Amino acid sequence: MRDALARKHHRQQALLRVVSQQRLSTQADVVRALRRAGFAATQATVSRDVVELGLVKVARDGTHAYAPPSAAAPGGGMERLRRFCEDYPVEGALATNLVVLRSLPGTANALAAALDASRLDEAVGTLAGDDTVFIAATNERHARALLGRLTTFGIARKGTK
Amino acid sequence: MRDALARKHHRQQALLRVVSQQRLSTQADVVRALRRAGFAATQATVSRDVVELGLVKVARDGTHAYAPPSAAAPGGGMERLRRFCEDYPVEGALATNLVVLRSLPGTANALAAALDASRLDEAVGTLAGDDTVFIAATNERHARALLGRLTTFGIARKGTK
DNA sequence: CGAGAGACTGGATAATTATGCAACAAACGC
DNA sequence: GCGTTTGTTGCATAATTATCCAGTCTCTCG
Repeated sequence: MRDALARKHHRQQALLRVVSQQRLSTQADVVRALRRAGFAATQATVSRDVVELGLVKVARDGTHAYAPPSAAAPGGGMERLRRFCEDYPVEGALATNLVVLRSLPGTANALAAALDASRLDEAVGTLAGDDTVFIAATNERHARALLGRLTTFGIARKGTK
Repeated sequence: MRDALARKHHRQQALLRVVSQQRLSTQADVVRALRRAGFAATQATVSRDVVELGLVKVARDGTHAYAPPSAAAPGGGMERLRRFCEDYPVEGALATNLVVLRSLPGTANALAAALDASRLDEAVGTLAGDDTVFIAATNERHARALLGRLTTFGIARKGTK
C-alpha cells in the first residue's frame, strides 16, 4: 500500500500547486488540471483531498474558485512543522481521539511547538514528553482527519490501532 | 424598492453575524439560522448573498462550514483590530471572567494595542505576552458578551460552544 | 398616467459536491 | 501463511449549491 500512499501524497502536492496557480472553479476543472499534470483522479477523490488539505472555495467577482487555506498561503506556522518532518522521522498512530506521535529522543518538545504553531484546527491540546507527543482531538473522527492531514507533512502512519 | 434594499442589507449583516458565530455547514442551515434571527430568505437568495459577500466554504476538521472572508461590518476606532484579525488568525477562549486570545508568536502586543484602541466597554484591562493576550472583564457575563463581539471581527471561538 | 428599465426574490431545476458502498492493496498479529 | 484490520479509490447516487426564468416593486422618462 506504500504505493497508494505515495501516490496520494504526490497528488495532493500537485493539487495545492494547481489551485494556487490557476483559477479552477469546479472540481471537474481540478480533475482536468491534475490529469494534465500527470495525475489520474476522479471528482470523488478530489472532493476528499479538498477536505484533507483544508482548501476553500471562495466566491469572488461573481465567480467561484478553489484556493489554498489562507493560513497556508502566507507560509503560516506550518512551514516549521514541514521542515521538522523533513529533518526527523516522525511516526503517527491513532488511539481513539488521541493522535500519538513518536520522534527521536529529545525532540518531542520541538515537535509539539511546531504543531502548536501550525494551529491545526482539530487539535484541542498537545502534550510532549521526551520522544512522544500526544495530540488530543475532540473525538475519533477528528483525530482520524488530523492524522490524515499530518501525513501530508510526511509523517508516517504507524500501526497499533 | 427602498424597502427591498434595506431588507437585503440587514439580511446580509445578519448573515455575516450568524456565519461567524455558528458552524453552519450548508446553506439550508444558514436559512434556518437567519429565520431564527428574524430574516426570511430562501436558499437561492443565500447562495447569491454568499457570492456578494465573498464568503467561503472551508473544509475543516473533516467537515465543512461557511465563514466570512475577512471583511465585515464597519466600526469605530476598531478598524485596526479588524485588520489585525484579517491578517492573523486569532483564537479566543473563555475562562470565567477572562477572555484569552491566542495569536501568532510575537504578535500579542500588537493585538493588545489594537484591543485597547477599540475601547471595548467590557474590557477592564488587557495583558499581553508573546502570543497570548488576557482581557479582564468585570464578570463572567461581560466576558461572554465580549467574546461574542470579538467573533464578529473574525476571532475564532475555541473550546466547546 | 403608462411604458420601460433596473433591482430583488422565489420556484424550479441544472450543475456541482459529498458520501455509502464495494473492491482491492498493504500491514499487522498469530 | 492466513485471516483481520486499516487505508485508498472509483462508481453510483444522495445532498447541496448555482442559476434560469418569471413575477413584483420602484423609480424614471416621456
